[in-house]
Amino acid sequence: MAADGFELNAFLPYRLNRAAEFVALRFAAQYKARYQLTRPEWRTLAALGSTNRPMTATEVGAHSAMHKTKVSRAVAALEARRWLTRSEDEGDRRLEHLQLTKAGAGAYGELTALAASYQAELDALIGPTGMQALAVGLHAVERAIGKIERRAAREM
Amino acid sequence: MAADGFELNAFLPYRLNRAAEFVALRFAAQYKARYQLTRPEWRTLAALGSTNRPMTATEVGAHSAMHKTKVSRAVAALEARRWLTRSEDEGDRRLEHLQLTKAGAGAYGELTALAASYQAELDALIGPTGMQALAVGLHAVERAIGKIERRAAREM
DNA sequence: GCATATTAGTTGCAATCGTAACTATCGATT
DNA sequence: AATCGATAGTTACGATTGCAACTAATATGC
Repeated sequence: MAADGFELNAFLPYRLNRAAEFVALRFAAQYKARYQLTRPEWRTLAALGSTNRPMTATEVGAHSAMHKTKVSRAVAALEARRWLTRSEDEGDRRLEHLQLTKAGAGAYGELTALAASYQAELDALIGPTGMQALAVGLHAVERAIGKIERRAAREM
Repeated sequence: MAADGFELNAFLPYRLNRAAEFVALRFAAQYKARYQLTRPEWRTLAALGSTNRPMTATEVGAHSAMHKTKVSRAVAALEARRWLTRSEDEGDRRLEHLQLTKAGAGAYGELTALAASYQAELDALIGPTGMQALAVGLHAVERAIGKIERRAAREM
């Protein structure tokens, strides 16, 4: 512990990042090997697959906390693979509604099977008590993020 | 929710990553603006500053979950800034013991002040109950990661 | 004690990323 | 309706990244 009493191991960004990185990398290795999907591509596919309605690129970005250029390139790649289609908004032609094709939805289904079994492994390792605490804690973080975002929006 | 019942919002890698990314990016904006530090550099500085003893590059990588090339380049940058020094191990000349200089330790001290105030902001937003749950949950994740690593080590 | 495998750390290179600038469109102001 | 500011999304380009190959040193097997 440093002289001033700061504890890095209790510092939220550092700790969260370490856990997230480790857990995400192990999963990424799986879909990368089987589907040659990059992380932004998986995250975009996941965002679109998880809701049944079409989303815009901006919504995908907000849902997955990805930068808009990342989303833009991931969308282009998924489109080239014919896993999603774009359709212009009638009222506002800046907007593109993104929607998974049948093939895209199929891929999402296969990937969620992988995801579910990975989640089961983690569940078993983390244990029900830890998992419950984590869920509560992450929920609190998500609420906090919401507050920060609303505050930022207000201050503009 | 998808037809097969998979809930992306409950999927740990996705959820953890979103929270970590958001929280880390806001902090990164601060040290980037004031010190022109990159994220790997801050993480390396933090790992070295948080323990008082010297560490090797590999230990830094393990501590912060960073790829070894990231660590290598961060170390070179911090050395150029004269924030750390390397010294060869006597017994094993492959190893380099990294240690913060006075200037490096001073910078770490200033950065932990920033970190502490950011942590206080997060604490206030997340609340004591949420924070407590998160701590327990993250601890469980860290134990799980430890298990996975030991299992992987055994299987080699 | 020599050959082979491992490990620590670095680097070349291709791929990925983020910033900033751009196009296109929309909304608001006058 | 002309202008100005804001927003959705794309792209050029310099910076960052990670993989794979490398160097140098140590450990292991025979």
